Amino acid sequence: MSTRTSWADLAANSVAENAAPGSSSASNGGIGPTTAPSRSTYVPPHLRNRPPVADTPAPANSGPVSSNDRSGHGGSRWSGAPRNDYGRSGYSGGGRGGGWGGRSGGWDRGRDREVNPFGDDDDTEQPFSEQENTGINFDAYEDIPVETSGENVPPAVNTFAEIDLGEALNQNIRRCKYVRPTPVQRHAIPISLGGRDLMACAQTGSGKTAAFCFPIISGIMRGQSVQRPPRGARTVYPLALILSPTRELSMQIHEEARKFSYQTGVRVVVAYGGAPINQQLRDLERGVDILVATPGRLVDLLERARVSLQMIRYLALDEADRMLDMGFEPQIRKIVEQMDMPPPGARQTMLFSATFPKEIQRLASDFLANYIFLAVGRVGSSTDLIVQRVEFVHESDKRSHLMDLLHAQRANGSQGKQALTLVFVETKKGADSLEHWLCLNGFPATTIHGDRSQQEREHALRSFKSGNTPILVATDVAARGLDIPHVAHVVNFDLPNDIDDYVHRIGRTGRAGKSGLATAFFNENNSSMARALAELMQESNQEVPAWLSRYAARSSFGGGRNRRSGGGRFGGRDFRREGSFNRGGSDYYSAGNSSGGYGTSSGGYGGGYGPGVTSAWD
DNA sequence: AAAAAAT
Repeated sequence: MSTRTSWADLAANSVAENAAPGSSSASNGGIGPTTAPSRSTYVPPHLRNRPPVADTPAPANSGPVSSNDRSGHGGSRWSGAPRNDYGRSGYSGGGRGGGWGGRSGGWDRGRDREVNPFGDDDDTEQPFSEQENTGINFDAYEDIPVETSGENVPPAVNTFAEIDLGEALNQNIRRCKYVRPTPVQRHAIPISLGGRDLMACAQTGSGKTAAFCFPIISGIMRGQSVQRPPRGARTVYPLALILSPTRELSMQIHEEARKFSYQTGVRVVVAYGGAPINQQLRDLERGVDILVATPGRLVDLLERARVSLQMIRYLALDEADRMLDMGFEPQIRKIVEQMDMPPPGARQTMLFSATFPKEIQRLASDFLANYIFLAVGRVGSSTDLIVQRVEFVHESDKRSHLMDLLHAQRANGSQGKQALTLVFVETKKGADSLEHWLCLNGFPATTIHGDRSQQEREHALRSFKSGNTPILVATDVAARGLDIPHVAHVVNFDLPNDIDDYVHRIGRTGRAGKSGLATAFFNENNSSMARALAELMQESNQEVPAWLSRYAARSSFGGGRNRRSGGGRFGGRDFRREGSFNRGGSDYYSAGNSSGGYGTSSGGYGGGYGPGVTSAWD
């Protein structure tokens, strides 16, 4: 096959790029070269509340935040004033002085002291203004197409500094080395800060987590001190709920949100299945402002009346289309519509995903009030940085073909450090058996899927991330949202049946401005995918093999249950505007803003996200 | 038909 050499080159390049020393990763908490060993002894005075507060005098620099407390010129506005007198009805009976051991979600149990999630203690970061002057002028680069619809869309911003997120949050943004907001952040954050509901589509790896976390954290910091709910029981009352479809993604969002909320007084707790519930209950008892959860465990907590949603002001669904598809919809409806959550309009709801089929948009609109639809990114832009290859491989040849790829990759690997390769298969059994076979053949592999214990899943992911086991065989449990730095190659050993799943899978590489490679094994069993796949590749300027085009022409429909009629990658357009003209792929963004009068495709970004900007990009 | 998500 003549594909071999070009593939190997791509892999090698991808390896080199991803393994480049000094390429940064914030996801492990390390944010710089040689960070000082973590000390956790310093307790900022304003950090945590003391029980039954009411009239505890606040430290001089951290009085309660009131709406006219914003001086508007940097400095001391927002002192990270904690507003913690809510959601903690179990507080006094709970954590203080208990001294339980074990993991504590970032808080030093018993002493109620926040662990620095950055693993440093140095506060010598530069102010935004200095950083901004040293960077590239992103605005000079190409425009990112943006479509918004809805009434009175707030204008986008260009810098974090011009958004009033609060000093404590700003400092965490600097610690994360986020220099400029990504396109989805530039648009989504002002919309959220404006109190509007939002349905947002943005390409994989473009910074969606921060886009919904920042406004939530900021809003909770600034919010009125909430009346403590009726005391009694051990029910807690979070102010924000973030739901995600997998446990690992919830963990990842929690880790990110903890960084963003460090020293803001805002507490983030995660709850998911497969892990002992008692630890999670104790975490909740110690106070929760933002609850990150998977649906099953949350329903359990709600039925036990350990969590009440009656104080929810913010609801965010990550991978929202997945959360509303057949498997999840009943649970989500129960949580959102049949418990004690305030109705749309009384809460702020934000839905995020890289894909958003219009049937799902229709379902989702039940949860929203007068919402703004936002689609960010050129058609196919998520995959611009990802080189996509499709190879025709018969079922019986898949293993040996994979072996060939891995051998070539190993031969081209840089300095013994093998690139990370993520291999997607269709079934859990298939994952186990492929992992076994790879190991037998001298390729250190591990696997993650829903039949493994949570411990095994987490171990596999850690082992893969660390490079210890540079091959991870996965089912779709790993398809969405997971931010794994240095994944150079995604192999679709089995293609999914849905083009949206393909989009999410390949989005595990090519993140945060890095390039990546995605190889798919196609055979006659995948003919229903041919058309959608060929269209997607064409839209993202990939070379479409002639044989695939022939397959595509032959099979007139298909492309997955979610296939939308005609074009519309990455969420397509606002379904509220369907029925009008504009069909077909290339006019996807031609309609522009339907109302509001703000030019939408104005802000340039482009040129990548700059060094050090990483982590939790979905 | 498959995967995910509570015990």
